[in-house]
Order: sequence, then structure tokens, then C-alpha cells
Amino acid sequence: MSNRVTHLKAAHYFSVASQTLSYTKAAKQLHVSQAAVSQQIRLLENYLGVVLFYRSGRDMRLTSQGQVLAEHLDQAFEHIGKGLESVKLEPLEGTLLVSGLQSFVSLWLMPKLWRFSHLHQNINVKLFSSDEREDIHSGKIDISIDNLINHQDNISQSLLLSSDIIPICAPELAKSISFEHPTDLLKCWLIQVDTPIYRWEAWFAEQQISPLRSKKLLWAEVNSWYMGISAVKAGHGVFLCPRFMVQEELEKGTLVQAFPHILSNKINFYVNFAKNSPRRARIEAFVDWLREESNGQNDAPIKTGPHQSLPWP
Amino acid sequence: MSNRVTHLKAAHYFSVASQTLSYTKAAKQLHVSQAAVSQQIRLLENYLGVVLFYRSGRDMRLTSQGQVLAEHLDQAFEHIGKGLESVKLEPLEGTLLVSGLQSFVSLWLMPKLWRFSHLHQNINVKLFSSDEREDIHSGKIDISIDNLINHQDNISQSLLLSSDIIPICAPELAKSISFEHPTDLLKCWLIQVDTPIYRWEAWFAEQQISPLRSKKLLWAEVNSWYMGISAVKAGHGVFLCPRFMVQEELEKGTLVQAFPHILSNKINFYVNFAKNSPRRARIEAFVDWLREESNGQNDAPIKTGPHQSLPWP
DNA sequence: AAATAAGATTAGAAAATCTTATGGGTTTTA
DNA sequence: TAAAACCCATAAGATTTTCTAATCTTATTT
Repeated sequence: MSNRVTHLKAAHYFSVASQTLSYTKAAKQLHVSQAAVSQQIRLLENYLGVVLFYRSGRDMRLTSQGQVLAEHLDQAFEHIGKGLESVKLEPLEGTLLVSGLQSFVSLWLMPKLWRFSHLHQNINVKLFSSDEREDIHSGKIDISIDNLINHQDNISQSLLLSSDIIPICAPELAKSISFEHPTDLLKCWLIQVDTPIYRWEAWFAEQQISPLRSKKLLWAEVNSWYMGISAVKAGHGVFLCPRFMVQEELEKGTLVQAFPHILSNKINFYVNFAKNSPRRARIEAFVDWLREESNGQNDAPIKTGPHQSLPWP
Repeated sequence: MSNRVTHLKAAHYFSVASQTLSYTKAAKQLHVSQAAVSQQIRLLENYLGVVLFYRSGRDMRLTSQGQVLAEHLDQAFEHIGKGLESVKLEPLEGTLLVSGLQSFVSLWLMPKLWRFSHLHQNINVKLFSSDEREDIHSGKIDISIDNLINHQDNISQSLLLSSDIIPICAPELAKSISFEHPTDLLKCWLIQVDTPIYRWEAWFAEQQISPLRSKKLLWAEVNSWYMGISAVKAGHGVFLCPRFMVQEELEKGTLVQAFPHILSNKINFYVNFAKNSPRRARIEAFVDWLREESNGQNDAPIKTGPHQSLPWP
């Protein structure tokens, strides 16, 4: 079977020459001398017993047999090139494309990113924030951070951050209302994100209170954590929000936890990347850094998938 | 673009090894030493910066990156192998697959074939008779002989034989009826093949006679020339038939031409073959021989397509 | 523990491939 | 219309790649 695959180099040179229709140009593309191309193609012609090119005055053309061969080969070498490229390790330095949920990126990642850039001056991180899950295999993204469990093969997913969901508000509001019992919260705007979980209903339910009976309850639903935080910063209401997103504000006192009870459902953020990405060196550097940054902010130990640079499991 | 296609030999070795999952077996398939395979694959691994195989006790497996690469490469080398094979000139000796219309094969080709076999002792002709046009590109047929104009590209078609359509019958019948006027033919069975042309209607029409008025006309329609000839040999009727098919019988006197008028529409037989067939040497030998055999039997000069072994038009 | 089997490694030999230099066509250009 | 500019073919020698043979390492089987 494989004995019929010979003269690979010659076939490659021919394939390039069949596109340029010039040995000289092909030679330039291949970074070899024109003579090398000429010799290889002659070799191939002799092996096949077939003339592949003929010259018609100034320019050169494929014979019909050359046509046939070229059509087969062009595809094939295209495949080989892509194949090699797709597994070849790129050097550590270069660009890294990172995508994450909007609020995570702006509230957690962005503020810390300067430290990574400092650590790896040769890695140029491009951040994308998006509310959709990104396709890691497409090549548009190297690393994606989201809060969904991933079941795809060849994707490594590991827990980056696990955070409590707490009710927060502006310190002025807390002072003016002085929360003592959960039902005190019903006096003001309640804000939440529009997910099925992380809702006020759950928070009250966990304390045996059904807030829904009180129809007077004022609330707003926002479609990103970021918007909710903006709202409470302006002093308008209480928001159920992952603690890590407001860590600094809590420390500085520009925001406060409105009530001690926290949702039993934590929010988890996962790092995802293609195990076989050619940029795995860069990815590894970034993910290692992410882990370091998340240490201490994390209640649960970090669970990580099998490490792919060591191929044996 | 093409600078990314390197380590072709290594990639090939790897591709084979990825299928055998054994360097030793791969080496055997490739007709090289085990060391050669080992070295090439190590080279590839170094170039890619990736481990492609790992050993798990007794046997060897692909790493996930090896998987990815192998999938790309397997297809590619398959293509290359097929491409090379499809244009590679096979030696003159070998098998040649010839197909033709049933009656042509049995009445013209078969009786002469011994001479070709004598001339080219190393070419083993396999004859197929069929009533459908054969697909020359499928590889099941090298040469096909039919009577239809072919419009496909890359198929060379040339006129092999052009023959008159004449009315024939057994000599006894001719004696007993003694044809003098075309209408005399109406006294006996008229036989014809079931084509739209080469019909008795045409034959009579060309002589300003409308036989169809006479409803008493007896005739039979057959679906091969061969059957019609069998019928008239048995003495039953007159048959419109290409002259070359009954040449010998006419010469021996076992059949006679019933009436001098011949159909103005001749029947033409064409030889078809794929210009780029790897067996073109054999094909050429056979077609040359066909032309020689048909010389003299042919009223018109033989028209032939461009000759493909010389690639310049 | 020896025997077996398969991959890894190395050094030297063999083969393939490359470059440089040159020649012979064509087509432009002066 | 001669010179210049291209482009491919070819040859010789240099260089690089690839191969083999021999030997080593590791793991399995008996």
C-alpha cells in the first residue's frame, strides 16, 4: 500500500510548480535553487514515465497528465501543511486570545492582567468578553472562561474560582435602613441577574421566607453582574452578586454586605482550552498564572483535568 | 504557504506507523530498517515540539496530538498515492480490459483477436461485451468500442469502422423468391434491430416506396444484430445488417445480399479510451492494432483525436 | 533469571539533494 | 537587430539527509 507513495519531495516541488507555472517562482517559494526544482521534477517525470509540463513559447503549461496529478497533490499537501501546523508547538512568545464572560473579565481578570503582562513580556494577550460560549476549536480563541460544565473531548476544563453569592449594597443604604432581619430587605429595591439560579427567591427560601407574597417588592433584573454592581454603587438597592466581583469594594468599604446569609449555591468559573492547541505553551503559562491569582480567593481546592503536555495519563 | 510543508518523509513514516502502531511493522511496510523509522519520527517530534507516540507497557499508542496529526496525514498520503498511481505509466505488458457491443465483439473483434495476442504475447486482453456504455474513468474498462458520439473530456474517441447497412438473406431464400424489385422483399419476413435508425422503413423510403401500407408485411424485431443474423442464417427472412458483420458469410456464399440498395446511413464504431490512463502504453498498442485490422474494411478515412502520448497539441 | 521482543541510539556508509556554473532557447529592450 | 533579460536544462562537485548494522535499554514472557 504505502510502497506507492514515493518521490514525496519531488511531488511537493511539482505541486508548487503546478501552481506557479514557473520553476523559478516555485524555487523561490521553496527557498531552493531553480536547478533543484528542475531536477526533482525531472526525477518525477522519469519515475512516472510521463511528461508533466511542456513549454509553449514564453510560458510553461501542464500536460493533461500533469493536470490530473496536480489536482490530487494540491489537496494532499494542503492537508499535510494544515496537519503539521495544527499540532506544531508555537514558541512561548506571541499572541494569546482569551475570552470570558463580560463581568468576569472586567471585574476580575482585567484588573489583574497587568501582572501577567509583567511576568511574560513576550506574550501579548488579547481579551474578548462575550456572553456566549466560544468555540475553542475554531482557532479564534485559545482560552475561554465561563461558568458552564464542558463535555467536549479534547477540551481541558478546570475550576478556576468558586465564589459565594452575597447580597450587597451601598454603605449609605445599609445605614439608612439598618438591616436586622431578612425581611428588612423587602423595604428596598432588590436587584438580580436573569439566571434561573442566584435569585432572591432562593435566598429568601433558604431562610424559610416567601418574599413573593409581598407584591409590593420592588426589584430590577439585569442581564449582567456588572450592571447590577453599577446599580448598587449608585445607592439603589441590594444585589445578589458573587463576592469576588466586589472584593475590593468590600475591603475599601465602598460597598457592604447587606446581610450575613449567603446563597448555598456558589458560582464557579472554569478555564477551558484545547489540549492540543499549538499554543499550548502560552496557554499553560496563562493558566498557571490564573491559578496563582485565584489562590486564596477560592474556597474549594482547584480541581484540574489531566495535564496534556505529559502525554501519558 | 508551502514553507509549512516540511519533514515529508518523516510525516509519511509517521503516518504508516500510526496505522501499524509499531515501528517494526511500519519499517517492514516501508522496506527500511526499524532504526530509520525511529529516527524519522524522532525528527518529526523534535520539529513539532510534540510527543507523538508513547509506550504503555507492551504496546505503543498515539498521544492525543499524534491522533490529530495522524488523521490529517492519513488522508493526505492516501491522496498522494492515488494521484501518483493514476498517472503513472504501467509497463506495456499486463492486462487490458476491453469492452464493446455484443455483436461487434463476437462478430468482428473475437475472430481477429488471436492475431493481437500473437503480436503482443505479454498483453492479456480481457473482453467484455455489454450493451451499455462503459465508464472508462471507473478503471473497470480500458477501452470501449461503441457506436455513440462521446462528448466527455479526457476521452479520446476515434472512428474505427464505418460500414454499410445491407439487406441480407440466406441464398436459398434469394433463389426461391428471386428479388427483382424492392417490393419483392415484402413477400417474406423482414427482420430489423430495434434502433430508431437502420430500419426497413428508411430503406423503402429511400426508394420511394411506402411498405407500411401493406399491412400483411411480416417482420420481426430483434435486439441485437447477432440475433438477426442467426435468423437469416436459418433461412427465415431478410435482415438489414452492417456489412462487416457478415463479410465472411458473403464471401463464402453462406449469406447473400438480397438487394443492391444499401441504407444511406452508415453505422460507425468508435474506439474510446481515457487519454491519461496509466495503461496508455497497452491501450495504444491495442488501438494501433485495431486500426490496422479495420483498414480496408473501412470506406471512410479513419479520423483520430489528438494523440495523447505527445503532450503538445 | 534467562529469553524474547520492541524501541532507542550511534557511527559510519550510502544515497539523495542542493548549489554553482554554464548553455541554449525566447522574448524584450535599446 | 543586437543586446539584455528570462527561463529552463544539465553537469559536477559539495553538502545534507537518510540508511544500515550493531549495540543498548526496557519491559514482558517463560
